[in-house]
Amino acid sequence: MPRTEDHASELDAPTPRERRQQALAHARREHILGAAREAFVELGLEGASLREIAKRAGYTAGAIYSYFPSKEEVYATLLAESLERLHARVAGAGLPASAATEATAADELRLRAQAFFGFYREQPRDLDLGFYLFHGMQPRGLTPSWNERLNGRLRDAMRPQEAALQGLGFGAEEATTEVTALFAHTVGLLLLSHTGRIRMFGRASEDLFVRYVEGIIRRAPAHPPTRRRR
Amino acid sequence: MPRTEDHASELDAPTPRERRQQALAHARREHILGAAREAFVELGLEGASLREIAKRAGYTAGAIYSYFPSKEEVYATLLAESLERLHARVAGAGLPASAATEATAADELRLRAQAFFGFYREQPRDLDLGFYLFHGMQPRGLTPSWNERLNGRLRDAMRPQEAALQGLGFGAEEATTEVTALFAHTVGLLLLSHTGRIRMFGRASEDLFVRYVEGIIRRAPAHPPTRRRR
Amino acid sequence: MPRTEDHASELDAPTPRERRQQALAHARREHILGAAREAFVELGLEGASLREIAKRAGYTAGAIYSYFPSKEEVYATLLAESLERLHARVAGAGLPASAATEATAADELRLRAQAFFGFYREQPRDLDLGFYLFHGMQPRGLTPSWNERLNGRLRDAMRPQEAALQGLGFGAEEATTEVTALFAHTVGLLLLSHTGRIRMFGRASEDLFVRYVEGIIRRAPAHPPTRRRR
Amino acid sequence: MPRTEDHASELDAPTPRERRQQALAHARREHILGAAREAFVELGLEGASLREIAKRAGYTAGAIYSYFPSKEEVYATLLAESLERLHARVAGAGLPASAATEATAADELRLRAQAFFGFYREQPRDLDLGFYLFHGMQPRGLTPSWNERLNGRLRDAMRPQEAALQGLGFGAEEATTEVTALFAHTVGLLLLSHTGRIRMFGRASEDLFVRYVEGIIRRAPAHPPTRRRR
DNA sequence: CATGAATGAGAGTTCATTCAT
DNA sequence: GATGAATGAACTCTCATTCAT
Repeated sequence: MPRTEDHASELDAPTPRERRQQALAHARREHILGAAREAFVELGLEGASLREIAKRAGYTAGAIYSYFPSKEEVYATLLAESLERLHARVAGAGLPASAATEATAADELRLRAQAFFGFYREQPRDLDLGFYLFHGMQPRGLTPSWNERLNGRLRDAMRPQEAALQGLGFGAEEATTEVTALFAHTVGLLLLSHTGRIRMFGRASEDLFVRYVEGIIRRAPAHPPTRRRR
Repeated sequence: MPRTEDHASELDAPTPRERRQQALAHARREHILGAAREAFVELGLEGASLREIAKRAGYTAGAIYSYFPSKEEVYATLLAESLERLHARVAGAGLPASAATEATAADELRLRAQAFFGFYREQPRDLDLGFYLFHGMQPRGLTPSWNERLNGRLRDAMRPQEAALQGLGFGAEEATTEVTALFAHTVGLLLLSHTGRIRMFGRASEDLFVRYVEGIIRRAPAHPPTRRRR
Repeated sequence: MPRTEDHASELDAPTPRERRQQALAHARREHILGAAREAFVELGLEGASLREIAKRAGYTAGAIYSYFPSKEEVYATLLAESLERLHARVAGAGLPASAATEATAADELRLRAQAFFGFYREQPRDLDLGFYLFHGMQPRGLTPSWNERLNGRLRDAMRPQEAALQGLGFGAEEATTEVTALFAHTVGLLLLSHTGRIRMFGRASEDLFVRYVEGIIRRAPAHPPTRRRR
Repeated sequence: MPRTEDHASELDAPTPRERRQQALAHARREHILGAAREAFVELGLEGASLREIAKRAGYTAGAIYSYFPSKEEVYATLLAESLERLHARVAGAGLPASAATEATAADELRLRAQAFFGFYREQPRDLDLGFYLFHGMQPRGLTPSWNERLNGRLRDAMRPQEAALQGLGFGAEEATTEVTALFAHTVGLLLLSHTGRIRMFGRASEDLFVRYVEGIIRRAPAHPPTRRRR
């Protein structure tokens, strides 16, 4: 009965007051996510306890549960957000829609693949989160629905590359095979680079990445006029 | 400081009694490592507590500390051992030393690379250990000297492939670049496969691996005359 | 201290406005109690958290504190109400006031005692509340004045039976003794029944209860001529 | 391999050393149980946390888990022990096995029933524990096997009374009915007495108990020569 | 009057590690 | 060398309660 007829029901458009509160709540949630990201990156999978996250966010442990139902949800949300950003970056990396020749198909692939690679090269924190998805998440909680959703987001981030491969003349099946290999190569290089193990070999991951992509283009059925981009 | 014959110093040659004791101690250490491996394989990285390891070894938890200074050291030792086995497998995978033609250089690469890839495909727990080295170990204990030693073992396991690449006509620098890329590709595929994410793409890691290796051979300066081995 | 007409003190007669507000406040209190009863019935003593109660009442947890100073008070109020209902049921269970013979005295006892027993048999959650009073409440809050009040309500619910016993010819002292024993027997049977332990013996609590009441009637100084009711 | 042939295997009789250690471990377990009993009685069902128990026993919380696998097990053990003592007391309360007349059957019942009643009158802590069985245990953990075992122990403690009732001429079925009623009456009186509610009526539980038992004897098919025990 | 944010204490449980014996 | 006891810190999560708005 707290609601009288003077006030709008919950189905109505939100009042300014409600909107302000929602915005604040959202900001606090984001703040917590930021702290969680920090904690996670600095302390790793197991070191980032709820208490640690809370402390960094300036909260007590219990307060987190007003924003997330469990620790797993914090991580899942973090990861989903990261993949969203990845996807946005790859999606926004294409050529202008004007002309589409064979040469541009090659550039398409270059741009998209670089966007993916660059995203993680530049933001190693997101790579850590990504590996959490790849590696650590299976045994623990994380409902199958979350898993599916996250997988989907990741797959989406590879679709532009797949399209570019078809633009280069690869058949549908071949393009999928090629994009899978590209994904594996990218992940492998990122891992080597991020953990510093690549130093064992004295090579730079960026160079190897470019080399791999150019190799694909060279192998493409419709090989573009030889002038590789400088 | 009086020195009686009963208490030999560490600098002396070991007495038979000491040697026997050392041998026994070593055997017990191995026994514990076996139990740890077992526990680790069955329960994974997080499930394999010191208590669990001790129980499987027929000891109490405290006893482990007579052989290893910490749990981390148990893992590190396990990992070193794993890399040793990897190295042995790759080293033993070559062709008989009799004839060395161009064709055999290609087979050399195939066999060595497959040995590496197969080792981890067949023993996923060793891959977990490997990722523990690559990824999770940084913040925790594990002294730099351990790190260096483990890195060295891993590098060694790639040398036979590097030699095979030179056998295929790659120059020294090129061979190193190529082996680094091969390593990244292998790791990426193993990761994709081990975590089941490769299912997103509907491809098999083995096929992609073969495809990648054949691609190297095709690109080799001294491309072998004979068609690809069946 | 100046007293303006705008701020009536609590000692004044309530204005119509105040009366309306009090009535509303009382209604809201009742609403909360209803939600608490519901929560308690569905989830039991420990499952019914303040949050749960508040949610069912359409409030947030904090709002409850406008109506009750603590969770204990909610329970105590619930219990007082339960005893009120118990009392009402027993009080309303008598024969019509027209004729009063010996036979009717027996039926009086039967009806009243059954009313008491039936109340708790049918509403096991009220029994839980009762045990909360009897057993668990001592250490916690619940002031002595509450205790006294609740005791009084319970005692009242036994008075009609006591009167019936006197109607059966028991002296005042004897009637009190008998009603105490009846109370104990009833409580014992309810406990056995409610917890399912009576299954150990393979008997039904209702049968035993009837048996006990009939035993009293048979022992009554003025034993009724008519045979036991079927 | 820690065992050499010189030493006895685990299947052999325990060495003095082992026996001493077992005895000490048992003593510590008992010590913890004592602390638990105390905590439980003073703080009630919910107040007696593991930490509280540990503190009273002079331990840290974790140490308890060397002796009991869970908190529920502590309580279950406590309860089992209590019922064991109850059973022992009732079992040992009979007449000497020499002569068995009708009169002795009545005394048998008196002694056994009193033993049961007295056990709980004198040790209210055990009554609390008993109510825990009766009341609080259902919803929570406590495996069915524990439940069964505890129920069995309780049932056993009533069997001597049941036998005495048969000795008084009650048929098997009647004796079970009668013993169930006796159990309920006893429990009801103990509850009234323990919680002090019996004061409401101004009666003493002992008197009421004797009264009830004598009532049974008077109703017995083979009623003994009227001389009730003083 | 009611909300929503936050606290802080506490729950049971696990575990690597230490140490006297 | 090994045991068994114990520590102590950490874990996630729950809840009654407070209070500014």
